[in-house]
Amino acid sequence: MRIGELATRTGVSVRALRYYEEQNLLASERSPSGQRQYPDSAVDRVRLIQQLYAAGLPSKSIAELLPCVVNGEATPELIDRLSAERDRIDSRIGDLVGARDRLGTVIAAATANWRTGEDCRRQ
Amino acid sequence: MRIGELATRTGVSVRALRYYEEQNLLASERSPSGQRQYPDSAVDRVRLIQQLYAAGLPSKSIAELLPCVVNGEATPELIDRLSAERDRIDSRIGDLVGARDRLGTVIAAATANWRTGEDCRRQ
DNA sequence: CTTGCCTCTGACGTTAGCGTCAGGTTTTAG
DNA sequence: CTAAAACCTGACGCTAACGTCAGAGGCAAG
Repeated sequence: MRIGELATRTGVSVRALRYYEEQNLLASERSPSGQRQYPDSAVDRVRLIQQLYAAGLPSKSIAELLPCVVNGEATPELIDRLSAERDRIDSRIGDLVGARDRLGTVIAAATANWRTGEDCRRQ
Repeated sequence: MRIGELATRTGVSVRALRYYEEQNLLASERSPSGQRQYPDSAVDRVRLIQQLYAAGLPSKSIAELLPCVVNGEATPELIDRLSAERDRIDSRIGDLVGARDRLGTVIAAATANWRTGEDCRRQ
């Protein structure tokens, strides 16, 4: 398929797909005229890239880890990198849970105050 | 205290603290000569700001929500905003958990292959 | 008084992940 | 065959949260 179809099928912009290629995250064949050609598997690949981006990994890390994630091509060093990233994600999750709980208690308190008609600034 | 002490006590750079003031996240008194003066409570305030930044909130949202979080100053609209942010954090957590689990399975598989001496690229 | 560290206000630099033209070719629909 | 739609390669723009000078004043110690 060509780049436009891949874009609509993944929900990612054409510009982003070209950017992924620039970052060596996504390869493409070229037609004789120079247009990019992707196999169907590219859809999953793009979704995986998106997932790793969503996890906060920068392009460079994704580029290093993708061969391992996709092909199972793993050296001990790569496994260490993967573990390190997973741990970072874990600690990020911890941060987020903390923030969420904080907001949660604030919301509960504010809602209670509001419902009982108390002065919102008292506390 | 002055800005340098606040910086060392919070682990945040002086530049960042001035930036927070610029974004209306952190107020300061001024000495006659123009130097910033902070109360002890500023330490907690800065930590709270950091926590919200860590949760992925941009300055503008933090500025809107801080009065509510700190003073309990809540209108129904603010409570809605808080809930919306909490929900966004929740969905971010979901993304992160998904990515972490994905890495987890990859790590497990790669480690197994590596221990059994299998060709890492076979799969 | 002066040395040295802290602080001040601009203001430009940086990084990432794209958005958005510009100007030109290619493919497709009628 | 032609016009519209899709694609190409640069290349500049943008936002956020600061980093990093530059140039100048402020403050405690000897």
